[in-house]
Amino acid sequence: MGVLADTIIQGDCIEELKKLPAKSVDLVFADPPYNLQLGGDLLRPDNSKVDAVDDHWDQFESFAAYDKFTREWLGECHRVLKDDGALWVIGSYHNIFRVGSALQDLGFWLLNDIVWRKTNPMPNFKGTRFTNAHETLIWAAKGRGSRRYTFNYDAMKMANDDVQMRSDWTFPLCTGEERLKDENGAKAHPTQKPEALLHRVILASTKPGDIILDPFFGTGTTGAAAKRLGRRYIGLEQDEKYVALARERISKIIPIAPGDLQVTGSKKAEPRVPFGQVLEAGLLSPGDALYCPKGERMARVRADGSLVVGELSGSIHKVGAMVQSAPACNGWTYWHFKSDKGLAPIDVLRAKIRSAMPSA
Amino acid sequence: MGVLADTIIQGDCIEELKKLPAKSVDLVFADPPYNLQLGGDLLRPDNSKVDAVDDHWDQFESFAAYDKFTREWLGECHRVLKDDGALWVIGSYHNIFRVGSALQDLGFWLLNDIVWRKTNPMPNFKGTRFTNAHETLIWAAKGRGSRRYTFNYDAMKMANDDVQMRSDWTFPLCTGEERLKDENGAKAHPTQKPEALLHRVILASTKPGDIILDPFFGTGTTGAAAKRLGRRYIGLEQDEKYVALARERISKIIPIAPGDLQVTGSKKAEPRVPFGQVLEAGLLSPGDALYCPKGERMARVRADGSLVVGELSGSIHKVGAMVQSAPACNGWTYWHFKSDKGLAPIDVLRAKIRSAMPSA
DNA sequence: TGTACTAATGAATCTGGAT
DNA sequence: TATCCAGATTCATTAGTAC
Repeated sequence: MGVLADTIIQGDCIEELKKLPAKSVDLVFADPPYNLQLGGDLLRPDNSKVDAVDDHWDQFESFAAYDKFTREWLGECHRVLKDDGALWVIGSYHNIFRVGSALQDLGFWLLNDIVWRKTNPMPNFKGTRFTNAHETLIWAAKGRGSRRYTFNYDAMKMANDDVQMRSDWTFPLCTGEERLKDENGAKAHPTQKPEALLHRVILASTKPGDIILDPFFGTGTTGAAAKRLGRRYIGLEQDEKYVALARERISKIIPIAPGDLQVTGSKKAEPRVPFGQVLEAGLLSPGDALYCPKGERMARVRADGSLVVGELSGSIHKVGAMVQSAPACNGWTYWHFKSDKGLAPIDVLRAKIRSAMPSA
Repeated sequence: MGVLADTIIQGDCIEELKKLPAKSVDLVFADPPYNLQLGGDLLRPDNSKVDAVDDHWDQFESFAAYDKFTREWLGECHRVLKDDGALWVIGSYHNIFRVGSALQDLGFWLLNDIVWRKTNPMPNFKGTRFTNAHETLIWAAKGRGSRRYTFNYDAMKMANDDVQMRSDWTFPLCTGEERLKDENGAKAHPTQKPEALLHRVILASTKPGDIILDPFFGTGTTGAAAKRLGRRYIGLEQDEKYVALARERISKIIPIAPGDLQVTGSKKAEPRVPFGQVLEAGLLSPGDALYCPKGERMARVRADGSLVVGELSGSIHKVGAMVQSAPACNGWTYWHFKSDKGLAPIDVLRAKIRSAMPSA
């Protein structure tokens, strides 16, 4: 094989990459610095301070400096990959466009971009943008000609209730028990990824026994998932504290018996449909009238999905409660629209939208 | 205004962009071609075919050509945008990384990347990759300093059942009735976007009357949504067949009545009421006592609208922050007065004054 | 032992108008 | 352009504490 596996190498990512033999690893998974360009402190509405990622390793002088760094480590990864190997990188809008362009320029062949939808992202506290609720992964083969990359299509389909796995994946953040803590009980690493994410990546794109290289190993999520799934790993990490934490963490992992690589089925909840989507879908229009069940009260719909009754305005639920002087109200069943057959609850419009939604 | 609106200009995108005056449009929405390495043939942006597609140099050359094209039209959009303007681009993994990098290099300031999750994507027929079930939009302000881009935060929150709108949006593809057909009943345009997507983009990031420029107008989805929502549009399109289709399509759109265009406004936009005005209106008197939410702390009101607590004095906000040792405080919600029904925030007094004000 | 409430927190490019 | 300051702003989840 020529390359030692199941090891963590402490040192500079690019220097250590250069020491690895060419065409020796099956998969690269990389979680590089995102080059966040943060302003000052950020306070929550309760005045508590957000614990920002302000580590020195995330600071770059310019896009040019970040690009140079990116092309260096990606270039070495290209060299180190077997011809039928592949690579994953995760990032956010701050860096993923630089990374994606670099991959294309270096001859990698993009297979998919994957969206990790976070179930519990941090909100946008100041109300200035959309909640940044996802990160992006890029999956790329070594080159255009390399059609022989590994993709366990059936395992993915099986894991997704027998329909093809899509390019949007939904996982919670890494919190609670899973999140490694330091001696003070604070998070040990600022950007630890959930093992479930790595589980899916590895299950999708490697075979048992494959060698997975992670050049930004951190506290070793890639190694933990690899060992659990019967794959081998090589981790590069600069910070000796993280190396020690990763070693201890991975030592406790008990690999799954080869026959037991079972995947938890995804629970289907009824997808939430905001009322605004009924307007966006054109099932109602701004200015349309809605009525209470008996038809005597009327409200008018606005373009953002709010209702107006006289001086009152707000969500379908809030306005429904107010006109009845009730503490609460289910607007979906209270408000009715005029159809051919008389008044019908707007809930039937929601049902229409749901019937067109993906099962995942 | 200096720029003609509600028009479609037939011609080359970049040439026609150059004719538009600087700082004249509020928003750009662009759906540029991503005919990059699709299928067997590799096409340059000018539709000339790249010969030796396996040749790495040619591959690079095609990226370079695409980048050049991208930077040209984006550069012109930057010039044409008002300083408080913003831009949206939609793309897939084939081109979005090139576009995102170009935006950053040209000085645009990225605000969000948005994922359009398709409810009904085309499956991956060969089972070789994940179902490509999303496209990516980038939302960017003209520059880092330009904080005054339009974001109708409250309207978005309202449209999403009173929780912040996230960066992942779910819409079906444009099919059925909405999809324009040619004389043979085939789809008239290969990549027609759903109007619901444009509805959300426009509602989120423009005001009524704003001018929206779409340099790749196609069959005019941007114009249709803009007209419906009481915004103005400028469309650039090379293909006269598309121009004709778009004109006919948009002519049939009935704009929403201006009164129905109003959406939930932000509190920031409400008229400022100095606390002293509450005293001038006689709703409180000098010497009255105000209390913190739980009632244990007390402050006294002075005739000029300042508060006094022991040795401390200052504005309602400053004193509120000081007594809590907090970095900041909204005095309107922190301080309470004694009413018949117990403690009530002084914000209700502000509301009384606002409701008596002329509706501007 | 359960239930109810409070506190903490996560890769975040996070205010804006007047002077 | 820099400074000042009014005042607007959060969702899902876990862990801990009180009753």
